[in-house]
Amino acid sequence: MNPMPPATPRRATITDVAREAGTGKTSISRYLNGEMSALSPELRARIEAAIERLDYQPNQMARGLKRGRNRLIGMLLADLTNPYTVEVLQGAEAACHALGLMPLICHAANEVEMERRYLQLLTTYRVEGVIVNALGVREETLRPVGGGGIPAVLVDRSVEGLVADMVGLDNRAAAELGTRHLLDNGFDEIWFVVQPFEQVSSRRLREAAFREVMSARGEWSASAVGGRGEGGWGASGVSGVSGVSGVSRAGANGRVRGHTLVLDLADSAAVARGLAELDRAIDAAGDASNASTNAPANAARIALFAANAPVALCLALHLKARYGAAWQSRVALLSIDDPDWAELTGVTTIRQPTYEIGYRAVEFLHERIEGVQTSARDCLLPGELIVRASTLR
Amino acid sequence: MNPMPPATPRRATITDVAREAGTGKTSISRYLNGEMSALSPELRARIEAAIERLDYQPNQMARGLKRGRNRLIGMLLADLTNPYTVEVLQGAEAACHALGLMPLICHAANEVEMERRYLQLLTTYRVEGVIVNALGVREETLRPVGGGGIPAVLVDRSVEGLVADMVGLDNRAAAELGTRHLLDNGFDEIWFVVQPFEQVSSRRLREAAFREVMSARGEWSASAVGGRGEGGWGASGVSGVSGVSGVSRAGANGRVRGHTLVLDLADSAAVARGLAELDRAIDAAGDASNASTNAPANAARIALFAANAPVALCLALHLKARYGAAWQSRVALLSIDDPDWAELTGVTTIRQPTYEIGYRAVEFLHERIEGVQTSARDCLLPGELIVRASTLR
DNA sequence: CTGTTAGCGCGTTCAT
DNA sequence: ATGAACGCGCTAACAG
Repeated sequence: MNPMPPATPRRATITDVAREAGTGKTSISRYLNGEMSALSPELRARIEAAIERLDYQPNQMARGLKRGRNRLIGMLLADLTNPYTVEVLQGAEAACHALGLMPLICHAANEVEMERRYLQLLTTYRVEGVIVNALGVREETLRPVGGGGIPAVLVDRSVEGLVADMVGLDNRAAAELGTRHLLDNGFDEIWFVVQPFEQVSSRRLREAAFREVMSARGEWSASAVGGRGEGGWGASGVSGVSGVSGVSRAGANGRVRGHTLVLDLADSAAVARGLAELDRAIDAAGDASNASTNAPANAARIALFAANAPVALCLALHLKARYGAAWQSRVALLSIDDPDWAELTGVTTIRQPTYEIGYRAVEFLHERIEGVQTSARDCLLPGELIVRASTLR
Repeated sequence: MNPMPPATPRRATITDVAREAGTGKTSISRYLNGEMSALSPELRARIEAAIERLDYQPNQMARGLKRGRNRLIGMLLADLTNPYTVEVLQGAEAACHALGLMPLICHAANEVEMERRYLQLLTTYRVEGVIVNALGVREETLRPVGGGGIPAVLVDRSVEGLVADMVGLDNRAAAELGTRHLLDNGFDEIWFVVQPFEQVSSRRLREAAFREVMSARGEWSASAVGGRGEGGWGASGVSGVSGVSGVSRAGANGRVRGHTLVLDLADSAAVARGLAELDRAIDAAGDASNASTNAPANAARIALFAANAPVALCLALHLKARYGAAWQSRVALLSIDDPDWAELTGVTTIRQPTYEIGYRAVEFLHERIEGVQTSARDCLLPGELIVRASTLR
């Protein structure tokens, strides 16, 4: 109808409302901030009407500029593709909702450069705090955050040299839980498969716990391949083969063997090498099994322990491609994280309390924003073992 | 060390930089906006040094307040749990990156109230535009958006009474593609399973296309159950059973039958009823098969066509629970959307060009923000059929 | 080339 | 109970 409707009808400002209500800006401001006690009922009514008529909505930006707080918090997420992340997000959103915060979600998509860029951007928008589920970030990248800078709380992983609250899974307990489950169910060869963990504390802790349990019950060794040379064992001084003190109530010869295999999902060639090594182990176990004439009781029983869902998916896809739909009869799979498809395929998992992790993270952050000064806290939540067919035989 | 470090060390402002560099604010502003040609090399150097020394970062809020544009766009997402959404998001983020936009991601978590709240919030933060992957929103909820309000582009679904650009799958073509695939592979009983579609245009289109193809080739009927009475066929005047003109090159008796089953995933009781109906059909088909002494050539062949991934997952989980790991030998499954687990379980899918959808949506929005005035555009992208074992027998 | 001035939309004294 | 004036951090005219 209108020959030339304005591109953007310019939203009403507080001044417009004041004029419309025949009063000053101050009164409008008071009304907006709920200082009703300082307004005559008559004026209040006029203001209400004016706001309604103009469809006025206060400008958060201007408001934040003045007050110094804009109720914005940043959420830096390493990988939204990981169901874990989305679940944590749900908890965090609920908490934000309850606390009157507005989350600015940033998805680094597993790229360190993105991470850096977003962090910088968040800082630029003057978020009041930030929740970080980081990649292998270190010092420089998040200098503006934590300690002296803007309040931060870490999710799932801690970052070297950064003091800040952290909330996540009790990785040690979870990895022990999984390892013991496999051991107790008679698997005598267990492969712990994990992405390069040098940089990521949660992976490191999971691997260490696995290694320790295996070392105590039998023997453990690192896999031959290891990504681009930055696989795992750094300056931690881990010897190739650990003590052989194992007592286990299962296995062809009463001894259990543990291996750690590093799989760099970002490097397909490395993945192929790692999977090939795995295949050899599985084939060997299968041969041993066949040799004893279908006597599973005495066969080598091999299990895979995936450090998280992306790794588990990678493994499952490969195994299915190689051994067909019945791959689970050849090898058991246990994963930390509990994605959709675990129930569908009967894979045993350790479910993280993701929702609570997100919720608590925001609560912590909120406290920091409000000025709580206690030293850095860690909140470790327990995982829940969900036993499915894969590890029961 | 410091007895009382300031809670927030107050970031440097443009004024601080000016003082530090011994010059006026304007020159700093010019420097920030790249108007280098108007600065003496000497001054520029001083500014650079001052900025570095103070670790200065311009305040986007203040900047936006002045300019009237803050480079923020809103992304209203119905369900981040759906892999589709995350994939679209990736494309959108890439486009934002390229266009210098900052996406404010809002997750409605399938709650209409959340959706309303976030839309209001976005408006309050003066986002320059918004990308909407809405629930069953109508008129009032997003009045501020589109048409006269702030620029908007719809993703996946159009909204009643809202004129705006839209980008999404070519639903009609995709549903036809899937239906024909099933028909061509000899399935003579096909169930199209979909969430309540009255409100959601994409679901409506998919169902309609399915129904039309089935009607043309055989017969079609609605399922008996239908959620809370708001299932599907509203005022569209669809008769229970359509024409029986079918010619098909398959089936026990050369005739194909199509059914539409509405599954309201939010209502577990309704889901149970719907699945029960499905079970009866599958059992019936199975009996017919057994009667003819393991002669699959002459058996009733039944297939499920899921309208999207959440529905497919629901179906797969149920079937696995009811028929065990070998459920796929009893019934075929085809789904629009291509989640992780499809490859893992061998389910046939129609993959949407999700990344491109997200990318294009942001491009459209950017054009609108820059003032493009053409009438509402629709961008329909084709789906890709990925044939897997499930529908090949 | 450079600095001065005047707001952007709002909250906050401080008067009245 | 109410309003005028100032400033938040920054940009956009205007002068010099």
